[in-house]
Amino acid sequence: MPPVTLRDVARHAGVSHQTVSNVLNGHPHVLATTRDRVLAAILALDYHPHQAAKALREARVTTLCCTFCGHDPENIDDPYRNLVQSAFIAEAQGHGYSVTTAFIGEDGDLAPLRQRFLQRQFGGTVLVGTTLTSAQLRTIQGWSLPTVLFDHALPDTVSISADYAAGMAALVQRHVATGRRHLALIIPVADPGSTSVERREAFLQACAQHGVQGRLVDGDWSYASGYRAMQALWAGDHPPDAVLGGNDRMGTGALRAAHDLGLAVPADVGISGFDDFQFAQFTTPALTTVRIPHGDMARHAVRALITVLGGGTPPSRVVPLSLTVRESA
Amino acid sequence: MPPVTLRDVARHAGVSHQTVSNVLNGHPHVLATTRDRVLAAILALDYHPHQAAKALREARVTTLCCTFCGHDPENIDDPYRNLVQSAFIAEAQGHGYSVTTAFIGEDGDLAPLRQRFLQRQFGGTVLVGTTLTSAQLRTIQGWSLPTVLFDHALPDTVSISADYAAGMAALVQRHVATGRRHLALIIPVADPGSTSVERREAFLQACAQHGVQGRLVDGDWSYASGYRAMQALWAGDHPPDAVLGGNDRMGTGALRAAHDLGLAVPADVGISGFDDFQFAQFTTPALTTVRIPHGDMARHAVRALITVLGGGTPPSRVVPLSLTVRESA
DNA sequence: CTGAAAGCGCTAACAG
DNA sequence: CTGTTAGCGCTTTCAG
Repeated sequence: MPPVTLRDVARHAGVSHQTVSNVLNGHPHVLATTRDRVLAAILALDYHPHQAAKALREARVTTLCCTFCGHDPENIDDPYRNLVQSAFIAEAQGHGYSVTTAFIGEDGDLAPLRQRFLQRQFGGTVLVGTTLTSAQLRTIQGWSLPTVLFDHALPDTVSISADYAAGMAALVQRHVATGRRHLALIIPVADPGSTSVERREAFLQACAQHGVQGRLVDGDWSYASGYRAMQALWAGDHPPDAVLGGNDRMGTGALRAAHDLGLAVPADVGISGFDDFQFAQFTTPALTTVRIPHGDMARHAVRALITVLGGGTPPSRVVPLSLTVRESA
Repeated sequence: MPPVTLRDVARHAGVSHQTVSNVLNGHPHVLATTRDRVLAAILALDYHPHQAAKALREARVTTLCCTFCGHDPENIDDPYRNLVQSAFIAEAQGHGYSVTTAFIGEDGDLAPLRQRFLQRQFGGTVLVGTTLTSAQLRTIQGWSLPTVLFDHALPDTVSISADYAAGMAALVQRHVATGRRHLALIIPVADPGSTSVERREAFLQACAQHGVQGRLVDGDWSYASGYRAMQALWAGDHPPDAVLGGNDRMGTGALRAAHDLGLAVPADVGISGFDDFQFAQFTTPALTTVRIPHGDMARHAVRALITVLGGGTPPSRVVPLSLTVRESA
């Protein structure tokens, strides 16, 4: 049997197909009795409006794109995307939008995203991730694609970010308070992505303020890079007495390297992460870290994007971060 | 400026709009010179076909749904979804399909999924997850929604699964070979989801074959449940000498509990996982586990779904699993 | 307050 | 090989 259309409903209810449309879209001037008859027919026939037809006629698209930027999609081996995306989808559905997901790589091929937008596969996007270059961003803005930035905070954009500087300051404070005097931060050192920059600068500044040594070691957010960074540090002449992973994965890699180096944590060296994913509670020792409320941020981002689509300009937002002290530092 | 349509291209190229359509859809009978002119116009005007219009006319939808079943979406704190979904999206895009993501909870509210399907928001779905009930599945099949099962293997369905029985047998074999005689498997004990059943039964059978004791302890796939299960085991009278986590998270939770219990791993007790996510390499000690090729499975599932959409009946598939021996067992 | 007409952008069917 | 005609399912005019 062919799918039921609006005209079928109209016929069943004994009204014109227009009236059905009016009922569906909550137009004011419909007799209550007529409306009830139409509603009954809709239920009876199990009618569902055809999205594509509606979108075509209304020249508007009710799909939002959640775009993850800059990383090898298969290599984000932590729950970051899970958390961001599930909150994103739940929030979007609550507002009547559906969600599609896209990836843009570090190589920066934006063509597929552009094409999908121009084909009207989605109406706007949240750009998620720490490694979107400003050149890429400018390109995207040139398409007049409604955009909200997630985990970036750049001028002249709508963005949802976290107070990485404050989080990092709290962490440095904690290490200093537990007697550390020589800290090392594992972080992508050449990465211009704004959260890296923010963490690096806040780290160096906090170290300076406390009058302790602070140095940067390269990492690429992976467990393995945290492990390697730790080894490199101890292969050098003046190993630090505290190592800060730029995220929980690198912190965990460093933890494991400390074990292999015969170092006791936190006795010999303090180690911390950044994210507070569940696994940070189950490492040995459990990871001291900074909690990032990814889900809340994602929900904010969706609401902001919907506002942008409606022609508004929502305020950018910076959520506060809190330190979670466990065993490792 | 209004978006450029097919008629604009036609005008620019000096042909009828139909000819443009023919060129776009690769219809055979178009003069090469005409085609080139049309192609040039498309490029010049930066034309992109309107998806919704195309879908409406062709009565076919080029969106696939990736449905995750049965878990609290925000609580899958491992990279399972990352891995499945990124491979899924990459494969789908390679075939010209876009992807939308849905969740269905354990409470079993299928209405939103059904509504989205009836509104033609997607053409078919892969059902991902271990806790879809067969009642839910039958309901979904009743909608004549083209469906492929992922991580299930039920009769009369197209499914992509893994050889969990063989993987579990290899793991038990390994524990027995390292001298263990009393094994415990942490797994949702009452879960009727087929991969749980498969793992449980294969475990019990392998233990029987080797003539060793095998028992089941309840867990819910989370780190915390692995931790609790381990504690419960050692609170009892006859603790085992090997503990098998039903997944890597529960294995990791058990590892941490062993540490807190003052147990040396693997000297006092062997511990293993199941998945082989990256973090299994960085626990202390590193987790012996069974590698599941989630990405490959996801790619198979997409191809199978596209075949189903085309009216075919692809064969179900069971991928082989391999043991990864590390330090913990 | 309800019905008839028009058309969103596209493609299938036919005629030229 | 190319152009014309029709209509997918819906909503926005505008008369009745």
